[in-house]
Amino acid sequence: MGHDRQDIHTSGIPVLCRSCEARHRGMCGVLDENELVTLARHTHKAHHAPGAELIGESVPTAAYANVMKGVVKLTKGLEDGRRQVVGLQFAPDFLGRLFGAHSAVAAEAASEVELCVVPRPALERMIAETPALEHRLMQQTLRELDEARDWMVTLGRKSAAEKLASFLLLVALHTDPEREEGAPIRFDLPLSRGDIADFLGLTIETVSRQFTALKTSGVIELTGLRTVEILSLDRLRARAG
Amino acid sequence: MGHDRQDIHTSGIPVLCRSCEARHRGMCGVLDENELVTLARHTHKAHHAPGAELIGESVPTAAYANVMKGVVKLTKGLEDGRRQVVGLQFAPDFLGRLFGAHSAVAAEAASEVELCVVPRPALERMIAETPALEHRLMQQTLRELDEARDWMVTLGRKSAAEKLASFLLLVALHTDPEREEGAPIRFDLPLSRGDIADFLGLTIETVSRQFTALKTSGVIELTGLRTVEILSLDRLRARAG
DNA sequence: CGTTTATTTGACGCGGTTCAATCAGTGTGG
DNA sequence: CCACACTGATTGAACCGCGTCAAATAAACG
Repeated sequence: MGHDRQDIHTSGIPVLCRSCEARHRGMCGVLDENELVTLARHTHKAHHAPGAELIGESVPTAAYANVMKGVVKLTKGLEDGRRQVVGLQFAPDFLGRLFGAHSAVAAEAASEVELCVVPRPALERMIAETPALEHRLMQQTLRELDEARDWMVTLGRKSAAEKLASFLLLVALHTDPEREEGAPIRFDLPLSRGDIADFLGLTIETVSRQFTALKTSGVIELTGLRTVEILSLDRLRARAG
Repeated sequence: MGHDRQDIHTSGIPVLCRSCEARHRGMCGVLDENELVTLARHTHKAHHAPGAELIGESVPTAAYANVMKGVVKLTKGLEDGRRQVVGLQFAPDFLGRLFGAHSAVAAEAASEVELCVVPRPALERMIAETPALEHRLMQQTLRELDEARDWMVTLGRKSAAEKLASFLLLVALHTDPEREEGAPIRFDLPLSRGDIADFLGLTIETVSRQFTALKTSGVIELTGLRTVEILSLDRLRARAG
């Protein structure tokens, strides 16, 4: 794990935080310089390869984290091996079940991931002392709840074709939030076919068939198994239900 | 709407709050006597019949509420009429999208419902002044997020039989949280077959068939269309996946 | 290269939807 | 009090979307 911390004695924004998205759009955005320095004394950067398990299902929460880079998938499993991906965390999303003894979900690196890890006591102390921080985390939690409920509609009421279209739109939005008008939309899928199936409540085979269906009808292009280009955003939206 | 408010000038717990579950297990549990009196000055009790729309989908949030009695269903709809129930709120759950301009879901009374309604500015003012209140609401929000993710597993990965068993367990737990060992479990369903179908991502017909399957195999008894008795909790659990 | 793993494609069957008819419960008016 | 309509639930039969099983292909890796 990255012990590349610098000495932080004087004021100024901590080195680790300089290029971190969480400082702008994430929870650290509500912290002033002093608070940032205080918190950064306890944090460290951690890098994980795809597939690495970050948090186990129903394991005591020892630390929280912010996603700095990459995508983390949150999953829940049934005893017999069936799995459901219940959320995707992009930078600068928060990781960990606040105030809970145990995590209700497992967290796994979907791509190469960089985390800013905060030990549980350090963050909870700062939350208790900084109402603005709890407020910010509340807003992020509410947004996650909205997203979860959106996805429940997809899982419960959409066809396989609509599910895949919805997924591609979701990833496209998170990957390239601000793109110039008319520019082609290209991105790498952060998930394997199997993970996508577990996210959509489908099988690998059905996901694959829907990919070829979208390809055949000229809505998307696949250059490499993981690289997608959206040829017609409108037609993709029309297929998302 | 119930204007049965008493004059509250001296200390003491407001009349409206005396028998309210929210004061014990809900958000009002963190308020002291003075705060309770202050908040109660702005609240009123509201009664709604089954089917009444409490909050429209993507309608500006004018007020929040606590469920005092009954069950409220949260739904999201697709343009073509498909609907998904994305949550059930029991007493003393909170109602309304905090800090959001619009509600992302519609809220509808599933049974006879009593609400304690708080105008938006009044509650947001008190939240800003009372960190403990925001903390409590945060915990309730986190629990709702856990429940939403649990249900995503049900929607995405379970069979129709498992879905209905999961639903019956969910309602049984919320209806009769503390029952004596070995007592028969009886309760009224707060939802019609159609609503259950929208909650489970199924059709009415499939829900009906699964009911008769559970009845035929002696796991449950149906006395009246809405009254359920669970004959074997263990066998029901085994069927919930 | 050969081996392994991920993805695609094909053939077939089943679970759940669809369409349609029947049944039960609830009013309503004669 | 009974016929009638109306709404919600159940039951039946046919269909089809997606899962299952199996094989082929393609990419990744030593």
